[in-house]
Amino acid sequence: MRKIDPKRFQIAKRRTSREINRQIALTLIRTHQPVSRADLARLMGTRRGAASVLVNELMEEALIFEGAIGEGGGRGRKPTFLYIDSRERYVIAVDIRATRTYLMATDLMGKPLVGITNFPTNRDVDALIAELSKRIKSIVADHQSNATCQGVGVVVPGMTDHGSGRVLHAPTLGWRDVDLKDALAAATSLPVQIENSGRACALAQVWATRGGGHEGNLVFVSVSDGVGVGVVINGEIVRGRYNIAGEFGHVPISVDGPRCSCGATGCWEAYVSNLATLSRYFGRNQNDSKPIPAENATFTVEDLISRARNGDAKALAALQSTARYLGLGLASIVNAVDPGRIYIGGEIIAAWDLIESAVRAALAERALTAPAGRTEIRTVSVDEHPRLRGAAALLAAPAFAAPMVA
Amino acid sequence: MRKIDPKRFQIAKRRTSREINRQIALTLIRTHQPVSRADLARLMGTRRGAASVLVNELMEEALIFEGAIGEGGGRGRKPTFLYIDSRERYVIAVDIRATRTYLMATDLMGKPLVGITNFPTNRDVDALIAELSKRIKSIVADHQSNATCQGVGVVVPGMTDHGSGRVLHAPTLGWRDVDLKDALAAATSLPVQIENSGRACALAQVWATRGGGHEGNLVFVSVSDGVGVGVVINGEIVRGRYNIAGEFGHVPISVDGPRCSCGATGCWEAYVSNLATLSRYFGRNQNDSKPIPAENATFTVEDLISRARNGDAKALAALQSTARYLGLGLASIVNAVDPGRIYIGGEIIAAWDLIESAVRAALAERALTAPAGRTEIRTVSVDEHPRLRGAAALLAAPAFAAPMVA
DNA sequence: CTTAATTTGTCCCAAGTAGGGACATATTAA
DNA sequence: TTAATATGTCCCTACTTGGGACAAATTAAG
Repeated sequence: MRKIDPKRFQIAKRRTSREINRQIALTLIRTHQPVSRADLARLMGTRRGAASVLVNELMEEALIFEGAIGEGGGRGRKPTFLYIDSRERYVIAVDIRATRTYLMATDLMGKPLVGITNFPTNRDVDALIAELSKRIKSIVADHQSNATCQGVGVVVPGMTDHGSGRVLHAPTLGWRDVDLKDALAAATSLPVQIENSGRACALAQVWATRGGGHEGNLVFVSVSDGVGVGVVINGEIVRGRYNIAGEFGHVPISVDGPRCSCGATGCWEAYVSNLATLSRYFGRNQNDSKPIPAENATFTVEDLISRARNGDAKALAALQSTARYLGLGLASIVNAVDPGRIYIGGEIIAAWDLIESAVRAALAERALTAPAGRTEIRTVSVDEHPRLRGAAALLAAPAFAAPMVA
Repeated sequence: MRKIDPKRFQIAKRRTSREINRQIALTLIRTHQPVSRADLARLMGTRRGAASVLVNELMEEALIFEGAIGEGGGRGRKPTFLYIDSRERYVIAVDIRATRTYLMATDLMGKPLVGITNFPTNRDVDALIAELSKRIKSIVADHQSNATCQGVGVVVPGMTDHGSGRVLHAPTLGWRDVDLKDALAAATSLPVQIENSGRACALAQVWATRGGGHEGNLVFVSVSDGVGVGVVINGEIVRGRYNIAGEFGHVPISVDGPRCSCGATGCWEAYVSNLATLSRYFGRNQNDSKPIPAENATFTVEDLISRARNGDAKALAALQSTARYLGLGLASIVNAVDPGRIYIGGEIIAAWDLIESAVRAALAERALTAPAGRTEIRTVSVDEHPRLRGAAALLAAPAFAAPMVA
């Protein structure tokens, strides 16, 4: 039961029905390929004739193509299989991080076309855009003969306004109100979409062919230098009025807890970020604002995990402590949003076997009901590159999205 | 950009376009009435002919009716105004609370037909249903000649499964897994809808003719014996996988804080519920589980507020303390969901002038950005009966809802 | 008082959509 | 070789919006 907004509605035009069914057909081909026209008609609950018309339209636009004749189990004419045409269109995914920027090109199915490359992030925006557009143009030039670039999806570790394409605040980059979208679009002559990394990771999961969560509801939690969270409800990313929706990293565990980078105290992030875990290992008071001693400055969570695996009790204790707080925070997410599935990513996931039971115990402890306490948790390892896949989805996904209607 | 769920989609049928435009027209008549066919065509951006067809269909179904000829400012033929027909259909709203149950009948616009009546809540479900259906049948009998009852909306202080119509857990009523919907439907022979009170209050606000929040995003916070929260995103109530979405009352302020009725510690509810405010006034340790002394058992928050107004510094301090925690919890809601508007209801709202600045200060303190810290807050007083209006909306709203499509 | 301008609401036909069935084609089992 | 069955195409019907013509109603201007 959705309310029709009397100020922002879309009436049904002559083409609307077709657009709806066309997008459904495209989505079904994407998720079920290889699939025949007759299969499609069965899946859609319509006649083969109607499905054929949609298929022909999609083929004319080169969004799908006819592949080989399939083997149809029993007797009867064999089906001609349909596939998403991932040859003519591709998108470029960019993941800007504090120290390095990563770059990739994928087809509309999210399959990489060229491997991931990376270069040091220049915090000077103009310089970064220059470097980025140079590399983007090079990719475009290489593919000019075969396919056309649909645009560039950029993921940033910070608050973004997806609509205007501005980076509102990215602490680790030192950016504040930076117009990234228009500048990059001008430099590359390509459509550009900007998004916060947590949300992009969540988007990558909704648009993944398999799974995606319970009826389009899921949350992605990324534990790294900070804690980024992306929330998807009814198949749509939740951005909020002031673009801060999903910032569970700054919902408190204890308001009197350790100071957080955001200025407040006791935020979830201050308990579970990589820095918090490392601080715990070095036995520092969490309220201590002094920098970590130089000799430990290059010590990472990965190092800590390997020490824990090698029997360092203090390292294991630090991880366990983080695990407990991680679970407590997940309980807040479950009680607030109750997604049917939570994805967790970040360096600490490499130690998931060590921390899972503590995380689940803490989640069960504070979740309001027992079933909610058993909410499905899926880990996403670092080498699945969820941020880059999300960046690609920023441009690939709209081709399959439901039309705005009513 | 919404994902099409490849398992649960709705293809566009021949009637789909009409259904979409019909519901838009109905919504526009509801929000803009009185309105002429020509006005409607202008609002919808379509031809007068198309609007006329929709209007005729709606009139045949007696959902709208033609009223008096209007005064059309300039020259030209005068318009015939259209109105939602609130004479032929009505709904019954029921608010079951711990001690008393409230009953009301409204038309489809939410205007009360018969005044609010109430009776003591019998915690024995069968007895309550018997009493309730007796009173419902009496209302139906009184209106048999004029109009037909569309159904009964019931609001319960506890967790509900709106789909199955079961009350999962209502602590104050001592109910657990009670099949209220089917039992009441059988007893009254009317369609019945069940919902949690926080969500129903939120629904009442989305469906209010004026306002409703920023693009269908809002949160309703009800502070009473417990803290109920209803979340609306994209014009739709968020219920979650296990029906606990929106339980911000059990998101912690400090995990080591006072014990909450849910069994956990430091929940927001344990800081801001009426009981918490009263405990503070009586100078009790918040972890104290002993009942409040008998001589104070009938002392309410209203009494506390009047003492505060009469210069009782301790009462004022208790309110101020609650106000601060209220603001801190609102900050969690803003950081998590970022609705453009928050509605607050409950007995403590009678003291809003005393607590507003403390609430806003705490909200601004922890909200992630300054604009988010200034998120619009609207109070809903007890005598607006948001729960009953929400109960009515449970049945009235679907008549205006957007059709499920794509 | 008459006329022109303007607004409203209706009607009709064109364009475009899904619904339904007939049909040729292709393939296998009997 | 034949019957059965599955696929994909085609055509007509039903129903929708798009667009314009038109009568009725009303006011402003002359």
